[in-house]
Amino acid sequence: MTAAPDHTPLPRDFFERSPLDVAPDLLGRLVVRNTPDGPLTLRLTEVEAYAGEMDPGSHAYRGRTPRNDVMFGPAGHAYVYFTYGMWHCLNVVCFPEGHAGGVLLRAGEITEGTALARPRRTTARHDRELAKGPARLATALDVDRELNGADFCAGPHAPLRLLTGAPVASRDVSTGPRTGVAGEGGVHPWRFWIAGDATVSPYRPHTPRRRNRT
DNA sequence: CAGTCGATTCACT
DNA sequence: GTGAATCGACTGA
Repeated sequence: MTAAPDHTPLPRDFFERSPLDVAPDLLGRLVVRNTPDGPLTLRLTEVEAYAGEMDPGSHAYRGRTPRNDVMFGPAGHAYVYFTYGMWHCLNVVCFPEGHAGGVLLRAGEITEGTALARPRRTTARHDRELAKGPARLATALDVDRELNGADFCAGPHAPLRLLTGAPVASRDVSTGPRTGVAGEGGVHPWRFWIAGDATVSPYRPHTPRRRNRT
């Protein structure tokens, strides 16, 4: 018997900590995405911490720019970026205002609204693949840059929310190197996932892009 | 202002 | 396992 997940919103100060502390604490929490067609709910199973200006793997490593601006703002907001010319990825901003940092939401189990997610994720051959990977997660939840800066801690009708859910005991959390992160930024075991969960994405080391041949 | 490449995914061999 | 897709942010000249 498991208790029903707690739908209380996570308070702002939950996110005003180091992403290294927030990230494992996010596993088992619920992301709610309110769309015009209805809500989707996702139980987080895999995340990665990005520690801002001191972290070579972070977009904030080289200082504040128009793209990473919201990471320097108040905690609990969404940092959405566009990459590889076609995908979006969704993060939660951490640290008090003025200090950049965030947690990349890499994967989860869609527990409500699968009928809304499936047509957006036609390559998924099973529901467990709907949000198995950060760009897949953003696609399934219909997240794009319009939601950059959205407040996860706003009211019940906000487009994005983060609820208490059912946090995972530390013995059920696995850690390892971050996926696809280049150079020194790749060495830290700052990826966290629920051990054995079928919706966690496979690990892939960073692969430098092949240059055009001369 | 041109060159480079990305916190990825998918099709194909 | 390998390579293409696809565009915009960032870098350095």
